[in-house]
Amino acid sequence: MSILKELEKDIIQLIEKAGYHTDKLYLEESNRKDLGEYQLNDAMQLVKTYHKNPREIASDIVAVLEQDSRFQNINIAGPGFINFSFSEEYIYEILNKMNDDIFSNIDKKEKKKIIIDYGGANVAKALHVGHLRSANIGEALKRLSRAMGYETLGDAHLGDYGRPLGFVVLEIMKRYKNLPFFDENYTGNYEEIDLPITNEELEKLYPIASEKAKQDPEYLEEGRLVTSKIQNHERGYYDLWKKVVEISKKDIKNVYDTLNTEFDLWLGESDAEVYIPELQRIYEEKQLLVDSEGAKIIEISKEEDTSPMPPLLFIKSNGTISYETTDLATILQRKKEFNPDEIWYVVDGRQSLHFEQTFRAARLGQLVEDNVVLEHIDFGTMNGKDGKPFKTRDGGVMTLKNLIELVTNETRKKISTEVTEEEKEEISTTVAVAALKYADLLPYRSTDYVFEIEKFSSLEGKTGPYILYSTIRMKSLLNKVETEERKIRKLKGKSEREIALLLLSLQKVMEKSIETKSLNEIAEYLYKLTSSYNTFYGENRILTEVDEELKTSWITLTQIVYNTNMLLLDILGIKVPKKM
RNA sequence: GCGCUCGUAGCUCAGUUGGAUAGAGUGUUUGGCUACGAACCAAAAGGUCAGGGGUUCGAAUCCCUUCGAGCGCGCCA
Repeated sequence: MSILKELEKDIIQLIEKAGYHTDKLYLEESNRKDLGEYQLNDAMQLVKTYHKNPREIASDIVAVLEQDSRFQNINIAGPGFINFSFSEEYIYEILNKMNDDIFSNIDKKEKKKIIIDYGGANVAKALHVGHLRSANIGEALKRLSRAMGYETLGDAHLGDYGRPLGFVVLEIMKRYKNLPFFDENYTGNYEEIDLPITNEELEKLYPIASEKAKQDPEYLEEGRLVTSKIQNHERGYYDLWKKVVEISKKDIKNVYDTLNTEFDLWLGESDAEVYIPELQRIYEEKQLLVDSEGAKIIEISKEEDTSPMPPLLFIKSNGTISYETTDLATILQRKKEFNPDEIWYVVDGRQSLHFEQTFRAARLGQLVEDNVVLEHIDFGTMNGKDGKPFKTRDGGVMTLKNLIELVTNETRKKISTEVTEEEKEEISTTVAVAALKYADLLPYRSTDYVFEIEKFSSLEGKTGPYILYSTIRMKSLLNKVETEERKIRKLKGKSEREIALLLLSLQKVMEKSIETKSLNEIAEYLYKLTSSYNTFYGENRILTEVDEELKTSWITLTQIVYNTNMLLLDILGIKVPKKM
C-alpha cells in the first residue's frame, strides 16, 4: 500500500477513536503553509451528520492526533481547518521507503483488460499535427494504465478502408499503366513485385485524385468501381491495395517510432470487414435495422432524451457501409478476439456525437456485455492563433515530420556537450520530441488550446527540455559519487521538506490522472518536483558537503527524485538522452 | 434552430467531488556562474476569475440568466 493510503487509513481510524465516523478523508496539502504542511477538512464535513460545532469536532480530532508521533504543530484555524506538520522521523521514513522501491508508493488497481484505440492514421496520407494529441495522450494512457496494474493493448486502428484508398489505387492505375496489377493475363505472384512508388509520391496522390473526382463525374464513378473491387478482393486491385498499405504503414511506423509511440496491434478498419455480415445479422435478428430514404438505419434515441438524437446510418443508400458501421464491426472484432473489459477511444472531441451514436447502437445490439466500458476519451482541438484549427503560414497542413524537424532545428543549436555529429542528431530529435510531447500533455485533455510554434519549440521554463536537462544533471551528480549506502538520516532546509511532501503526494497524482484520464496532473507534478529539486540544488553544494551524514542523505534524495522523474517521463512516453 | 465545450494576469494555460490570502510558465524590471552541467536559481510588478442574480458558515468551482467564442448536428472517414 502506498504511504499516503496507509496514512489516510490510519487517520480515519484516529477519527473513529475520537468518536466520529467518516468514509472519506478530506486530507490534502495545506494551502496555508504558514499554519502547517497538511490540512484535514473533515471536521467541517462531519457537521452535517453530527450537528455539532465544527471547531468542537476539530478539537476532539486534534486530541487524538496529538497522541500520534507522526504529527506535530497541530492547530485549528478558521471554521475548523486542522493543520499539522509531519515529524522529522516520519519524513525520513517516507523517503527511505521510496528509496527502497518507488512502486511501494503507488497503489495497483484491480486487474482489467483494456484496449486503447489511439491511432487514426490514414494510409497514403501523411500524419499531421492533428494526430499528435491522439498519439501522445493514447501512448501515455497506455503506459500509465500499465503502471497502475492494468493489462493494456494499444491499437493503431489504421484508416485503410474505403473510398480514399480506391482513388489512390485508381490514380496509380492511370499513372503506371505498365504495372502487372491490371494485366488480366498476369499469372505471377503479386507479392514479389516492387512498387516503384515512394511514400512521398503516395501522399500526393490522394489530394490530386480527390480534386479530379470533384470535377469529373466519370472519374468519380471509376473510383467507386475500384473501391468496390478492392472490397471484393478482386485479384490485382486487392493486391495493389495491399502494397500501398505496406508502403504507407512503413512510413507511419517510422514517425510513430520517432514519437516513441508503440502499438501492440496494427489492425485497421479493413480487418473488421469480415465481421460485417455477422454484425448485420445481429441487428437484423433484433429487428433494429430500418429502411429509410434508401438506406438502412438504426434508431438510437431513448425515451429519456430531452433533445433529438439522429439515427445511426448503417448502410448508405448506395450500398456501402458507414464509418459508424465499421466501428461497430471493430467492437465485435475486439470482443471476439480480445474480450476486453474496457475500450478507450482517444479521439478528437468533435467526434463525440459519432461515439455517442456508435456506443448506443453497440448496446442495442449487445455486442458486448453491459459491464464492458466503452469510453470516448476526447481531447481538444489544436488551434492556431486565430482560434481556428491550426494551419501552416501558407494555409496548408503541417505534417508531423515537418513539425518535428522544425523543433529539432531549435534543439540542435543548444546541444553543447561534445558528441559526434550522429549523436548530436539523435539527441536533438529526442529533445525536440520531449518538447513537443510535454507541451501537448500539459494542458487539460479536453480543452482546446492554441498551438504556437514558438511555445512548442521553446526550451526554457515549464518545458520538456527543462525537465530533461535537470534530470540529466541529477544523473551526472549521482555518477560522481562512489556507490555507498543510500539512506536518509538527516535533512535541514525548507526545500528538502518541500521535495519530501511532493514525493508523498505521488500516489494522489497518479490516482487523479488515471481517473480523469488526463496527463496534465503528471506533467505539472514533474515540473513541480524538478523545480523544487533545482531550488534545493542551487542552495546547497552536495558533493563538497563535509557532514557525511547530510551528504549521504542529500545524495539519496537526489536518487529518489531522479528515479521518480525517470518513471514519470517514461509514463509520458518521453525518452531521456544520456547527455544534452 | 437543437446540442456539446468553454470565457481565470499582457500572452499561453493550471486550479471545478464547494474550503482559508486564486497559481504556474512566458513577457517586463532586477540580482546571481574562474562551473556538483546557468536549457539553471532568486526577487519585484501584474487579477472586480466575462456581466448580473441565487444556494450557504464558505463559490473561479453548484443553480438560473445575459453577453461572447469555438465545435457538432443521416449518406466524408
